Amino acid sequence: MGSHSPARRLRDATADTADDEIAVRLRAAGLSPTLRRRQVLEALEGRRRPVGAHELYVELAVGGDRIGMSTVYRTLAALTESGLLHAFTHEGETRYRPCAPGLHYHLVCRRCGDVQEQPAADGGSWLNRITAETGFRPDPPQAEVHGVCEACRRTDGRDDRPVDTTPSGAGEALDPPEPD
Amino acid sequence: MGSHSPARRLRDATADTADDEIAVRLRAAGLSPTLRRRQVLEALEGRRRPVGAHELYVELAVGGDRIGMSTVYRTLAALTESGLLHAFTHEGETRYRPCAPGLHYHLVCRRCGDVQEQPAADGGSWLNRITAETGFRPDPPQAEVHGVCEACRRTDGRDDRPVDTTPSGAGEALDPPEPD
DNA sequence: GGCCTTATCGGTAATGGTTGTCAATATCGG
DNA sequence: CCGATATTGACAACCATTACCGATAAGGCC
Repeated sequence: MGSHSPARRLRDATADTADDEIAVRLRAAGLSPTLRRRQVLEALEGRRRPVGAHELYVELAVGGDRIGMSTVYRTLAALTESGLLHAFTHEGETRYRPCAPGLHYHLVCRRCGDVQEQPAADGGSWLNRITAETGFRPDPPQAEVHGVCEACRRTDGRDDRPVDTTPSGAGEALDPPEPD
Repeated sequence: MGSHSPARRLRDATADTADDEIAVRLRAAGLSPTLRRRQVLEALEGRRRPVGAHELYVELAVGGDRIGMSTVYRTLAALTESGLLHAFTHEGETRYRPCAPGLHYHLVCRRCGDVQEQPAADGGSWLNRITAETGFRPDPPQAEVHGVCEACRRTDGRDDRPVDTTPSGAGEALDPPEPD
């Protein structure tokens, strides 16, 4: 059976329980660093575009790995549950992205489905206020802002949805810093 | 508020194209105030728990309206597209809630699926900064924060997911209101 | 090393939410 | 009243996701 797939390195690593960075992250998240989890996590690492389960499945299959669809879903769910991935829904399917640790927000484009990670410039005071006032406990990396990314705005040249920036009583909101 | 059956009132209203509040809102959103749209919007009005399409369908059917499943989905999509409803995914199905105008955030509990609308205490400066820095254009009422609501925290007594509030380089997270 | 217990994995068959199709119906302008 | 257009409803796919279950691998123990 000897073709050398991208999984080869990981297989060898498994043999001697090497603690490469992927394995360390898995252990830190409370997951045993199995071959499949390593492969899935590594496949998503350093990737810009979020991927759906089926797309990932095909990609791994083309790469020579005989991984099952169930395993892909199970693994993605486990990694998401452990905070290593960020999952969101776009166009009817769940898409996954590696999720950096620490406080940040996710800007999800409803057009192209792309996600930007935005550092919390205010140090999280906004989330802090929510916790204090409502008792709601946010998953900080899970805060999502839906909208349209700059690339899609340029492509289309317009928004198909009006943006209401008039708080009922909170005064002015988004004054456009650079009106076009 | 109503002393007649909702559907009945709407049927009569349709007959003489009355401009009740529901109809006004629909027109303002660019939708013709058809019977089905009125019924769906009114069924969601003043409701605390978000509902899925099927649940709404059954509810309307029990109320005596012979509405089709397709129409329910189409109408919910149209109302959401127009900003009158807020849609999000919980436990595999899309749920809908009336969405107040103006700037606010949605606190979505991943346990029970309930949503709280949180006014933007900072007047939207946070969203404003995002627009300025990234070119991303948020749909203000669509900002979602995922987490666990207070009721669920009390019920379970614990969180099943650790909350990482340590920004990679931003020092402490949930304490200092650190404006730039 | 073998043995047992547990966790993980793969293939396949449902499950079920959602969308497409298309004819019937209502609405609107003339 | 008539034709054009928009909306609706019943039904049939569609397809992402999950359930099931036997097979396989991993880890602890003697």
